[in-house]
Order: sequence, then C-alpha cells, then structure tokens
Amino acid sequence: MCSIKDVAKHANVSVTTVSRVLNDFPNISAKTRQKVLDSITALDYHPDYMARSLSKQQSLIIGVIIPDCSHPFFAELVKHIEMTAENNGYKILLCNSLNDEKKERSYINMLKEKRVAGIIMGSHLINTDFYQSIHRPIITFDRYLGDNIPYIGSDNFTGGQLATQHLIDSGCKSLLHISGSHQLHTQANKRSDGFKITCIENDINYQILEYQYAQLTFDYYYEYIKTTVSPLLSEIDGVFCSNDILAYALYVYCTNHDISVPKTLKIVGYDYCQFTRLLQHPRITTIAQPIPIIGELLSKNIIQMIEDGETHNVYSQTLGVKLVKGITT
Amino acid sequence: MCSIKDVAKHANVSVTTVSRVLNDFPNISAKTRQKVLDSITALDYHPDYMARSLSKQQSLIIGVIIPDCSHPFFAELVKHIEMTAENNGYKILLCNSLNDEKKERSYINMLKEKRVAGIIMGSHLINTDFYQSIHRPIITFDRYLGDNIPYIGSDNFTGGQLATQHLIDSGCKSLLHISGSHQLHTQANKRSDGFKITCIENDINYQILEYQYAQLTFDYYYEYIKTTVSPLLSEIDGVFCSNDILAYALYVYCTNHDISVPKTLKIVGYDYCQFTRLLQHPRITTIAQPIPIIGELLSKNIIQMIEDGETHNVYSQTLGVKLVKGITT
DNA sequence: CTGAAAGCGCTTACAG
DNA sequence: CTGAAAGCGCTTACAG
Repeated sequence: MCSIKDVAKHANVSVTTVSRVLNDFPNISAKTRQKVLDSITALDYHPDYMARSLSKQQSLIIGVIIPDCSHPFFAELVKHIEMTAENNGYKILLCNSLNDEKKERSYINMLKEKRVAGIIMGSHLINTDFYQSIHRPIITFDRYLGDNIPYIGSDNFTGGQLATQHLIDSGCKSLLHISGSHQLHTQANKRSDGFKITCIENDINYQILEYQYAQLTFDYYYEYIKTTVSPLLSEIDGVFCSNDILAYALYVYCTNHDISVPKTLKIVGYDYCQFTRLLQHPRITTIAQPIPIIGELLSKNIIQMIEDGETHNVYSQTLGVKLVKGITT
Repeated sequence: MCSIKDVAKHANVSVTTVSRVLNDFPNISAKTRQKVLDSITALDYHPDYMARSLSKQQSLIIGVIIPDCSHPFFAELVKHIEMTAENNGYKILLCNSLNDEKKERSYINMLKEKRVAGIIMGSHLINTDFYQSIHRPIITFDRYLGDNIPYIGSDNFTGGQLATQHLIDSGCKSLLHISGSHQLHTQANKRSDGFKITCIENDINYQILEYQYAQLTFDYYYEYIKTTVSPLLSEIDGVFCSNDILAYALYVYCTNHDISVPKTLKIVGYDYCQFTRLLQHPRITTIAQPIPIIGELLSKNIIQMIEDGETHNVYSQTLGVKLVKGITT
C-alpha cells in the first residue's frame, strides 16, 4: 500500500501537486498531470479514505437505522436508499435496532464520533427530545421529531381513508382497525385518523386496537390475533390492518378457523411490499406506499442536508398512496 | 464538537494522558483518571473515529457485498451478519451489486482505500483471478476463490442429494433440476452434482437447466419458466429448484396452467428463507439452509482474519442442511 | 505515573 | 503553474 508521498517521489513532484491532480484542480500543466497520472497507475495508488476524511472533515457515509432489515418493507427501503446513495458517491452503514432503545442511541452516537455524515432514522423508540441535542443532519422515515428534522413518508391519512372507504363501499357495516402503538408519535398514526374520520362520516361502527412494537414478525402478529383480535371477530365484517404481514396473518387465521374471506370478513393491508406483491394466494387488498421513491428521497435529502450544511432547505415530504385491489375485499 | 485537546486543557493534563484514559491504559493514577473522565462528560466529548482509524491504521468497518438486500434470502443473511458484527464492535457497509460486475469491482476498491477492514463477498460475477491481487481479508458466501480465501456455505451437495432422494422416494420417475448458471464456480453448483449422482444411483431419467444470473425476481423466474421450462413439463414428474422463489414461481405457473401439484408434478426448493417460512399456500417442500449461522460465521471469521492479520487460521466451513416437508411433494 | 514530539496520509491556505 | 509547511484529531514510541 503506497501513499501520496510515494507517488510524489515517483513522479518527481510535490505532494501538493499529486493532491491537486487527485482532486482535479484546474491549474496544472498537462505534462505534470500526465506524469502524476502515470505514477498513480504504475504504483496502483489509491488515496486513503480515512486520511482524506480527516483532513477534509467530512465523511461520505450515511448511517441508516431501521428496526430490522429482514422485514420485507425495510429490506426494500434499504435497497433504494443504498442505490441512491451510491449514485451520489455515498455509502451506507446499516444498523438494525431490533426495536431496542439502547441500540438506537448507540447507533446515533456514530454522528458524534463523526463516523457518518448524517443519519436516516427509520426506527422510532427514542423520545423526541434526545434528537434536539444532536444538531447534525438527520432525516426520518414517517416520524415528526421537530421542525428542524424533516421526514419523508407516505400520505398516511389518505391511505387510511382509502382503505376504510373501500371497505365501506364493499358493503362493510362494522369495522376494526389494527394499528401499531400510538405512543410513538409516528406519521403512521394518521392512518388511524383517516380510518376514524371515514367511519364517522359514513356513520359506521368502528373499533381500534393497538399492538405493541416488538418483533414485527408473522408469528407475533398471529399470536396477537389469536389472543386479542379473535374475540371481536364475530361483531365485525371488515378490518384495516396497519401492514401487510399483519393482514396476511389475519387471513391465515381466518382460513384456519373457517371464517370466509372476503365473504364474512374483508381485509385491507398497508405497504404493498415485495412479500405482498409476490403473494398469489391470496392477493391481499392493500394500500401501496411508493417504497422506491421514499428510499430515494430519504437518500437525496440527507445528502443535500449534509452538503448544504443547513437544514432549512429540506422540507418534509408526503407521498401519494393508492389502493391495490386484491381478493380479500 | 470538541477535540482531545480541549479535554486535556479542561483537565489540566497532556493530550497523551487523555488518550491513555480513553484507551484504558493501566498506569494512570486514579485521581488523574477521574479528572479526565469528569472533563470528558463535562464537555460531552466523543473521540473522532476517523482520526483514531488513521493513526491506528485500522477501520472497524466490514464491507458486505451482495446482489440485492431486498431478496429475502440476503435480507436475512445481512441481518445476522450485522448483528454479529455489532456485538463485536464492528459496523457494516452494505453494498448491493445488483449483479453488475462493475459495481462489484468498485465496491471491492473500498479495501484499497482502507475504507473497510475486510469484505464479506456474497456476489459472484468477478472472475477468480481478480481477488488474488488484493491481499486483504475477504471471506465469501458459497464460492471458492482460492486456498487463501475461505468461504462459508451450506452443504450444497448433501442438499442436492436430499432433495433428489426425496423426489424419488415420493415416486418420481423423471426429474428436472433448474439451476443457477454453472459458469461461476460457486459452491451452489454442488447441488447439481448431488442431484445428478442421486439420479444415476437410482437409475432415474434427469435433465438440468441453467438460468442466467440477472434479477433474482419472481417475474424473471416466471418468464423463464414460461419460455424455457414449460416445454419440458410434460416429460417430467419432479423438479428440484435451486431456490424457493423459483420453486414458488413454478408452483404458480402450474396452478395457472392446470398442472396439479404435487399429483402430476412434485416440486422441491432450496433456502427456506423468511418468504418461504411465511408462505402458507402452499407450504413448499425445500432444503433449509441455516441462514442465521451462516451470517454469524461470516462475520466472526472475517473479524478474526482482520484481527489476526493472517488468513491461515480461518477455514472454510460447510454447514448442515435439512429437508423441510411441505405440500408440494 | 506523565508529557513533548513525531507520525498516520491526506488537504489547503500561503508564497513565489 | 508549483512547492513548503501547517493542520485535521488521534496514537505511540521515547524520555524522564
């Protein structure tokens, strides 16, 4: 591994000159530039990223903190975050918080250690105040943390409305919404608002259930349905689930307990992630979030914040959603 | 953001002393240590990771290169790689090669820029020679690149045998194996060997088809089945697919074309990743790879290689597989 | 037990 | 158009 000094010696110029060639400075004679370039290839020289970062006081790495990259929704989100970052010269440091608050905090400390230039935050256990002490680029997925921290998310309110209105238009008279915990003030809570308002406007009976955040797995959801949801199932004829894995777990529960979907019970999910798109039996009726665009915007915006050194230019963005009709309604 | 100098000044000691406290050196008086510790908390000081890396000439980051983190198999693998890395003080830089050779190469250059201390390579388009010029810690998933580069993988040969024997035991008389390209010398090719030998030993007719690596998506597989596999379907009664998404695509194709599974055609997949485990209709018969253990070993071993500075102590490892019976056989 | 100084490999005013 | 020197924020022999 040779350093810039070796190149300078080999090309018979100063270190400064080599650095200038490396960084494409204009005022260099064609001859000198070529000499340096030749030495670089001759020695197979590669600039040391750490040294460059230290002297430029910048890191081309973005931290991405999510609950679990094996969850199909986040797997897909991360893919698009990474692709966009890569296209803009950044790499991503992937962190699974596993919904553990301590881990979230310790991952965020990467900012203070200057390991990363900014963070995309998709895991939401730490309370809002903590973030205000950081004063460095952070953008979130689907959570409001304060006016100086932008978020990107889908139009959860409209999503809630679309899902609910669809259930009502399909003939449902009594609805249930199964939601993630409202304790965390995430934008996803607005799905419940959309649900509630649409029910009220249509003069429809409704109930809302909140599961706690833990493992976001099929098994957890299935257990939750068995213990908490199933007692209500006789009173209702339509369910709006806060995500597709949950919706699928409910569908499977119904199949196993001779509840006919969509005849007796209609189900709408949320996300339309890869798993849902692949699933053929059943095709779940769901609200589609534009995952690729969300990922892209998270990356682009955090990069803009990093490079501008300012937050004001970046605004929170809410992206359109649409209903995808399957056979569960 | 304050530096080690500020802490030194605040505590009235030298920078050296602060550094010693930071690095838990033994020979420091309790009093001095406490003074420094107090200053650190008073100033909310966090050591600069870049500076430390530069002077120690080490990076606590592992590069992870895979084709696509949104593929359920890799999503799960990455999760376990990351968890293990984190538990050992390392972070991971996630790279999706999207099966693009250029990207693979440029991601590997991270090693030469000292951005990462080592690389876990799960994407296999570059030919073997290239790696020999790197002389730095690399470990691969499922591919042999040379004696000095260990790999971790499941027992592909046995997997192929198990799948094939199971089809034969279920009454199949004429088998097809759909495999990834054999051009890349990955360990996965041994699945075909296991298949072939088991067919020969049992005196069974067989054929092998190779699809090209491109997008590893359901849609690609479905199209491939339509154009290339379907003409053969009348001659055979059992298929061993090289992965579960492919097996699922085949199942869906059969459903859509009135081919009864498992009656007319029996199907065995490979992987038993999250998608397959979640899938209830149908539960696919498949060969389960121990994904969590593979991820864990990839991390642990690359870390050992990094810290030992030697390759010899790390050996390639082949992990056991088992058959999971579903309803497609 | 503690500190002054050199060094890690770059970049960037400053000077010519 | 080019170079000598200081600096980024740490660590680590070396000396006492």
